[in-house]
Amino acid sequence: MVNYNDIAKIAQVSSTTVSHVINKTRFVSPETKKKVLEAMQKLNYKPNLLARSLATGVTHTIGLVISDIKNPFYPEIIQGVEELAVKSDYNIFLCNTDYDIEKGLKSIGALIRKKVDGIIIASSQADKFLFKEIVESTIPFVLVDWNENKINADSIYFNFESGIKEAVEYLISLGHKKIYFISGPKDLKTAKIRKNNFINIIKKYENNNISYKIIEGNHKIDGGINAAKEIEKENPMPTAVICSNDLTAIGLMKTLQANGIKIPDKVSIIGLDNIMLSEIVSPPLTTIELERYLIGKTAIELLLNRINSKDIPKQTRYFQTKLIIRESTTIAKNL
Amino acid sequence: MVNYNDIAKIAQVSSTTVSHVINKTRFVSPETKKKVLEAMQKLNYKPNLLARSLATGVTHTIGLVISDIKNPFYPEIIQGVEELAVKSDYNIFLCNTDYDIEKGLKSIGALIRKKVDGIIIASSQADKFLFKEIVESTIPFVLVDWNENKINADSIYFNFESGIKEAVEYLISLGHKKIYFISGPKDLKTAKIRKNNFINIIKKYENNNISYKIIEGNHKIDGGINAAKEIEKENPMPTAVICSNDLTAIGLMKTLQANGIKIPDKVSIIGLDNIMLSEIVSPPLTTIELERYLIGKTAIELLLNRINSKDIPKQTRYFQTKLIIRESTTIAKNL
DNA sequence: AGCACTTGCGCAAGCGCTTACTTTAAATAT
DNA sequence: ATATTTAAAGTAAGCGCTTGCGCAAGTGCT
Repeated sequence: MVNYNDIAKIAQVSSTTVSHVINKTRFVSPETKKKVLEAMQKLNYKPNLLARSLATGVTHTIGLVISDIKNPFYPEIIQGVEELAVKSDYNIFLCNTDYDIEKGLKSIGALIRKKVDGIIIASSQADKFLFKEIVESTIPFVLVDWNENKINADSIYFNFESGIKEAVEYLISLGHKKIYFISGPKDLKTAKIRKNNFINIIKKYENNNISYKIIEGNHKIDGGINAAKEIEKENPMPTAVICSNDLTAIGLMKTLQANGIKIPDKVSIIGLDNIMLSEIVSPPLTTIELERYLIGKTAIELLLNRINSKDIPKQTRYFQTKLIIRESTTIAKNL
Repeated sequence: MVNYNDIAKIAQVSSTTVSHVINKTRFVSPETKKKVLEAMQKLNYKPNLLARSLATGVTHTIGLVISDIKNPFYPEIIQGVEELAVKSDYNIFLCNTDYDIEKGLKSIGALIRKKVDGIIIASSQADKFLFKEIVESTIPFVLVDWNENKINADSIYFNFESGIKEAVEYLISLGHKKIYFISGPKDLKTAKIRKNNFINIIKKYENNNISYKIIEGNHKIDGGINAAKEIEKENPMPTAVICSNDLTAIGLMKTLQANGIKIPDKVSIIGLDNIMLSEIVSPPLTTIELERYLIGKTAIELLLNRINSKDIPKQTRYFQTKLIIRESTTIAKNL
C-alpha cells in the first residue's frame, strides 16, 4: 500500500509536507505542492482513513441501530439519516437488532470498539445494560422513541397520545362502543407506550358505555393474522380495532376480509405509522401518522450537533402524531 | 482512553502479553493471565479496533451499496446480508446511492479509504468509473445483478428471462394480444435487462398478431401513476401490462382503478420482484418472483469466501425468476 | 556438570497518519 | 554588517495495536 513516505520520497519532501498538502493544514509553496500532487497522481495514492482516524480520534462514521429492517417503518428513517450523513461526509454502520437484545448488544459493542463518532438508537428494544454501555463509552448518541427513564440524553419523542386520542374520539364519534387494541411485542418500549396511551385515553370513556380489550400482537403481519382469529371468536365482535402499527392492521384486515368480514362495514380498523403500504391496501387504511423521514433527519441533526459541541445542553424533540382518515373506518352499524 | 500500556503497567507485564491474552495468540501462564484480566476489568478496558485494523490490515467491516432504501426490494436483501455478516462478526456500511452515480461514487470512495474488507454492490447503477475504482482497490467485491460486461468477478445474476417468458406466455395463453411493458429508469442496468428480455421474448410472437409497446417508468410508484395516463390515452387500450417492478405495477393499478378501470377485467397487470406489498394490494398482484433474502445471503457468502481465500476462481450464481399467479390477471375480454 | 530444549514472556519496530516543536534560509530592520 | 523577523518545510513522537525475534530460567538428558 502506498503511503506518505512513498510520496515524500518521490516528491523529495518530508511526509509532514505531504500531510499538509493533502489536508491543506498549512501553507505549502506552489512548487512543492505541485511536486507532491504529481507524486500522488503517479502512485495513484489512496489515503488510509483508519490511520487518520487513529491519529485524530475522529472516524466520520456513525452507527444507526434499528430493530427490523423489513418493517417499512424504518427505511424512511434510514433515508432521513443517510441523506444528511452522507452530505456531511459520514458513513453509516447499519445495525439491525431483529428485536434481539443480544444481537443489539453485540452490535453496539462493535460500534463502540470501532470508534464511531456517534450512535442513533432507533431500536425500541429497551435494555438497561445496552444503555449503560453507551453512556460509559462517552460516545455521543441520540435516542429515537426510546428514552424510557427520561434520561438526560438527546432524544426524540413521539407523542402517540395526540394521534391515538384523535383515533379513539373519532371512533366514538362514529358510534363505536366496543373498541379493541392490538398491541406490539411485550418487551418493545414503543409498543408499551402505544398501548398505555390507548388504555389511558379509552378509560376516560369507560363510563360512557365504551368497552375495550387488548390483544397481543407483534408488530408484524402475522400478529395481525393471529389477532383476527381472536377477534372473530368474540361475541359480539368489536366494531372497531386500533392496531399498534400498520403492519398489524394490514394483517388483521386481510384476514378478516378473507373470512368474509367486510371492512369497514362490519369492523373499522385504524393503524399506526402510516407506512406507504397503508395507502395502497384496500380499503386504504385509516391510520395515525408519524413523519419518519423528518424524524430520521432530525435524529442526525441532533447527533451532528452533539458531535460538534459536546457541552451544549441535551436536546429533545417531540413529534406529534395525527389521525389520517381513509377508508377502513366508518360508522358503527350494530347500534 | 485506556490502552495496553495502562493494563500492562497495572498487571506488571508487557503490552505484548496483554495483546496475547486478549487475542489468545500464544500461551500465557494462568497467573499472568489472571493479572491481566483483572487489570482490564479494573480499568474497564475497551479495545480500539481502529488500531488493531491498522496493524492487521483487517477491519471486519463490509460495504453494502444499494440504490434505493425505500424500494421494498432492498430491505430483504439487506437482511440476508446482515444476518450472516453479524454472525461472522462483520459490520456493514450501508450506502444508498439514490440512483445517483455521484453519490455512489462518493460512497464507494469512502468505503475504500475506510478499508472495508469487501463490498457488495447491489445497486444497479452501472458506471464504468465506479467499477474501475473498486477493481483498482483490490478489495474483494461481489456484484448483484450488475455484471454488465461479464467481467471476471464474483457475481449474482438474475435470470429475468425465465420469469418474463412465463409471464408473456401466460398472458398470451389468456388471449391477450396487446401487451405493454413499463420500464424502469433508462440508466439502470437491471431495468435495461428486464426491458430487453421482454422485448426479445415478445418479438417471437409478433407474427402471431401480438403487439407491444414500451412506456418509460422509473421503478417507483409515481412512474406507474404516470404510465397509467399514457395507457389510458391508447385506443384501444392494451389488455395487459407487464411492469419492470412491482412498485410500478402498483402505481399503475391504483391509478387505473381510481379512474374506474377494473383490474383485471379490463386490464391485466403483472409486476416483478414480488415484494411483500404485491401480496397485499387489491387485487393481489400477479408478479414475477425473485428470492431476495436468499440473494442477500448468497452475496455475503460469496464475499466471505472471497475474503477468506483471494485466489479461488471467481464464482457466479444464477437466480431464476418465476411467475406467481395471483389475481391481477385474467383472460382477455375484448377479443 | 554440561548441553540442548522448552517454557513463558519482553523488546521494539511497524501499520499510515497527525502535529507540536524545530530548523534553515531568506527578507527585513537596525 | 549584524540582529531580528518571517516564510517554508523538516524531525520525530505518538495514536493503540500486532508480531518477529530473542532472552532467561527451568527441565531433561548423558
